[in-house]
Amino acid sequence: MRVATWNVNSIRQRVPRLLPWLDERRPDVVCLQETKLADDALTAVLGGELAARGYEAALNGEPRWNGVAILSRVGLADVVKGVPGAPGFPHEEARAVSATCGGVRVHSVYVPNGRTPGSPHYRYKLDWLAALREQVEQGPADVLVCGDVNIAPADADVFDPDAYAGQTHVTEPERAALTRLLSAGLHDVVRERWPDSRVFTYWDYRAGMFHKDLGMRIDLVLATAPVAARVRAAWVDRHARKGTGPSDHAPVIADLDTAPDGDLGPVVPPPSAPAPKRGTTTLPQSVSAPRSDGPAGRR
DNA sequence: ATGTCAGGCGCAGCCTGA
Repeated sequence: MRVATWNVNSIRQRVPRLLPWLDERRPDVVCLQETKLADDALTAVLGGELAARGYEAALNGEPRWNGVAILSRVGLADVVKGVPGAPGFPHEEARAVSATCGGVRVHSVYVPNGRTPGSPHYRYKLDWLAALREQVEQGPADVLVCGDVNIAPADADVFDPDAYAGQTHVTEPERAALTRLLSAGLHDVVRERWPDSRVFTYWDYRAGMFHKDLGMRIDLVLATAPVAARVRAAWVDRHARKGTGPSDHAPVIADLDTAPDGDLGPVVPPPSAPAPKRGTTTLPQSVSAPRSDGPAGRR
């Protein structure tokens, strides 16, 4: 199962980039942020194109700002808009949607920016993250939290820590709030796979920041342990940030092995359980041989 | 060095947000 997250910075503007990207990368589940469209408008713009590609969509949008979505072609059950108990500013904003896709509870989140440390919006950001943590703690064992967290987890996730000194995204309280979210049992699957690499997901449009690779890593794929154990690849699709009319964020992609209980396909015997040889009567101890047909494996 | 985008309003160019 291929899962991706992408802050598209207006889905209306990004249609010419999003559709070819879906066709090229063929993700099974896509978490989108900053769609900036009400749900009916998004359906009008993109509904047919998504359906033609086999995607169902869970939407939580609003007309001007914010807006999140989950696209899935491995099922989309129990859709919940927002994070229960999360604060608004002052009214609830369209910053989260969750659904069960292919046996995993998937959250697409757009964490508040925070604007300026100490501002009401900054307090809002911290409180919103606390509500998200509580939600994850109550959730099932198999969870993915994907999205734009608007926090660089560590100095290594910023091209130059000094460039952002005193600004949001790098302050200690924000990082502590993210650490508390992770302490709900979430793994940062890209950083765990690339512990020493320069990995960014966002580059400011201005001043050739992308060309100079002066960015930040603020878009994360976070997985609970059973899901993290299935990760076979996790990477940033920098190609999608290049060329004409890109978002200022690149997608993050994670490939998962089939779940051990076979939610998405046939059960494959583990290597430690060799197939019984024809003509023998050897059976696993826990399996009882049928009595009426004689020894198993013989015809 | 405040450099680029996007939405809204409303039809030019300013305001807000990131």
